[in-house]
Amino acid sequence: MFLLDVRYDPETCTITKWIKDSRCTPVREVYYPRAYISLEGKPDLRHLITSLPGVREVCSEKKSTFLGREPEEVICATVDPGSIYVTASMLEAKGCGLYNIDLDPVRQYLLEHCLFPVAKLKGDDPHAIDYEIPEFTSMNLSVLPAKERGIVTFDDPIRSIISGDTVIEDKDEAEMIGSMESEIAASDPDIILTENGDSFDLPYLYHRAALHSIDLQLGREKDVMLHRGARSYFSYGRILYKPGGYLLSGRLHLDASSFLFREGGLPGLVDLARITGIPLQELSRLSPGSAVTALQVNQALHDGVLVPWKRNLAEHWKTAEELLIADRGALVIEPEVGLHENVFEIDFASLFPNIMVNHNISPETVLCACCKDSRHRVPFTDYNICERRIGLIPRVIKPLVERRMAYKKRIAADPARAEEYEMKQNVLKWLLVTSFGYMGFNKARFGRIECHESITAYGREILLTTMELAESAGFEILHGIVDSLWVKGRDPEKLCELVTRKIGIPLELKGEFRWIVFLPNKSNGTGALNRYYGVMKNGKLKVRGIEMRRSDMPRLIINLQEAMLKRLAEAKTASEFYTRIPDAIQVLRQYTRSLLNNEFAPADMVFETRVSRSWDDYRQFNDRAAALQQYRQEGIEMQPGQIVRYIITDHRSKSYKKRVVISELSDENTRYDSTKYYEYLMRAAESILLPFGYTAHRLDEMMKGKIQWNLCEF
DNA sequence: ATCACCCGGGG
DNA sequence: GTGTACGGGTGAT
Repeated sequence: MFLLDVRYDPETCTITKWIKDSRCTPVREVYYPRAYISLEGKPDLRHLITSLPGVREVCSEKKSTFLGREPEEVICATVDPGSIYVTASMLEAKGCGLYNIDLDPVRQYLLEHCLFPVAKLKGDDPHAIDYEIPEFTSMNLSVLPAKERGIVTFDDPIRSIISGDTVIEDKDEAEMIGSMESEIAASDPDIILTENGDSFDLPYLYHRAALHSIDLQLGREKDVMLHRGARSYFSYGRILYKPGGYLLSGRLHLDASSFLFREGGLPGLVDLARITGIPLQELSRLSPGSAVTALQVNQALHDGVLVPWKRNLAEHWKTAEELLIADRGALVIEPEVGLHENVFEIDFASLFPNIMVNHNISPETVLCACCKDSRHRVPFTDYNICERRIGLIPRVIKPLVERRMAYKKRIAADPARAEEYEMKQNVLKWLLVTSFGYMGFNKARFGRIECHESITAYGREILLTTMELAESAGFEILHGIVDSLWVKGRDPEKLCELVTRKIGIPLELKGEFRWIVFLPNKSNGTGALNRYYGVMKNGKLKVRGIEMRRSDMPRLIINLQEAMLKRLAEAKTASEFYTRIPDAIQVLRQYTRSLLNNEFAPADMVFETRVSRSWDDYRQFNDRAAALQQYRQEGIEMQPGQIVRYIITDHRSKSYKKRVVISELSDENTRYDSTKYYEYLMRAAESILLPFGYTAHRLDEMMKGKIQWNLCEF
């Protein structure tokens, strides 16, 4: 017996717990979330609160209103979620402090009742590492529209529906939908698994059903609801598009294309749902950053710390200019361009999370008021760090690091379940990675820019120390960045041991390269920080930064670089490497010939890129703008963050119809712009061979037979 | 020359 | 409702 899902209906103020036993049944309960109000020395307001809309019960409690602050008397009110924002705004206008206003009622309920998603209802602990993942029954669902070519829209009727092992087709559309519904009702799965179900299959199905006046039900109860509307948002320095989520009642719709599902699968999601308290359907649609925030909020609530309404407006956010100065010391060792033999790569494991834990970095501990003379000072900045208490962030991160390590150990120790543990540790890795960036994010609940700075400062100091240790152990340092070093020398394991002992964070030997090529910056020839390729001792290629690593590049370019590198990778030594260069150039020659003979399939020529704005917001007319206008012509309004696919047909054309063809409209007769693709081929080859004297220009001349082999030297 | 615009990371 | 800042490349103006 376990808790499959929990939902809250703000209209009726009802919690619904879906409990899976031999059957899956809803258990309902009326629940009002709690809000907290600090009067800030205006006791006369107390009576007012009881009379405000939606307020039910009022009492006093002792809570901390800010991280690191002593508990004080505040007012706790249970409030109708329907009127909470109105009430909160009124009190805010009167100068009150408002807390726990926008917490998810489901999470509040679960925390108050010591429950969590996927819990066994008796004797289960959310922090347990060894627990049983229940046997979910699952069904795959996908819908195919009847359209051979061109852009699919919701106006195209359904061709077929695949639900589980059944293919429903060759029937009237309404009948197909009906068959699917009975199929789902009969097998009664706990999970409906789709690929892109949020962005296509489910909205499409509901739309088609509505046309036949069918009130579609995919859940175990009516009430299918939209999790959130589709939206574009800014993340990771770029605009991303997120379709609205389609959530079901009593049944979990999981979209396998969502980030957390891809990275962790069902085991990773279940693990995360248990520790964050976020139900699976919502959780699968969140970013790792949101999951980290959830853990921080849980910890705060557990500690009796209230969560301020609205975002964290810390006293002092640095201007862009100040930030630049603080970051100026970022430690990077410019790589030595060219070919190197027998190189070791050594990396710190989870450097930033370990720094946060080891150095107690948290918004309330960095520059705390209570330990101005603390012995703990942040390098390069002289910020003091609290000596009296361990901060919220380390208390959240430490168990995460330990949990991940425990899973990593089990991968080796328990091969039968290795895959499951791998997925769990992988999700946790993402939480740890984002926990750092979140510190510098000015909308983070518990972020603070000084924490961000402190972490990078410690990082710099650690890498510097490591370099000194390496150099005094006789190593030559070829390249270094953030948490990694590339070195030449003897006995790297011993070095790792030494550094691990001195620093207290594991330094690991990541790999040994037979040879590695650090690539130059194409514009100024200096070492580029993250462009290299090399072959490890086990024969595996490692490539970073060049075209083949980019998701927007056509298959053609990726194939070319893969083929060229495959030739080079046959070399076991540096001197063998040089003899393979002509082979690599021969590959380029073949590609060039095929290209000019129009032998490549349109599918190999497609650029795939995420647009940052809508068609009329582009200030420059480029390939993306042309593609967007073409989509629009076809009746599709692409939103910022959505992905467009196009083939370049006439790069110099000013006409959006001539310049590119969006891939949905391309066919075997599409004529690509061979001049432009030729240019891309030369440049991609240049990316690989530039350190050896082959520029795109020179390669071009070689292809055209203007230069003979013996003239090309380096 | 300068600005616009897109991508990466880890495994 | 939730990652920054930056390096790198290419293309438009």
